Amino acid sequence: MKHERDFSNKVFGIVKEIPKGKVLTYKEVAQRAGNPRAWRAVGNILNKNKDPKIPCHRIIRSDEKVGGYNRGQKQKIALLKKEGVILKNRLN
DNA sequence: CGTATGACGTGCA
DNA sequence: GTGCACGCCATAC
Repeated sequence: MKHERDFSNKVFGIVKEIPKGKVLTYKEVAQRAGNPRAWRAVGNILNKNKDPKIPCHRIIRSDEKVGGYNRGQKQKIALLKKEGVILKNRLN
């Protein structure tokens, strides 16, 4: 079989399935991807693979912090805020 | 192939 | 409650 990069591939699929108004933590995504210890890689993959088809802005930290975003943390906060997601970094 | 990085997490002071 | 340091995995160079 080819090197399908199961991890990144799975991560993208999971993130794409995230419904509006719902957010997952990096750790949650990593666990669903099959590697609960790879939350580090999750952020890394999304960072280098900024795909507009992927609502990566719905991925937040376990501390309920907004985390980061390729287009700017501010943009990420705005999107989540519009979806009704509470962020610890920013009060709604 | 080996080293360094990074959108993190948890522990401890 | 806040801040600092270490550990962790996958990817990029």
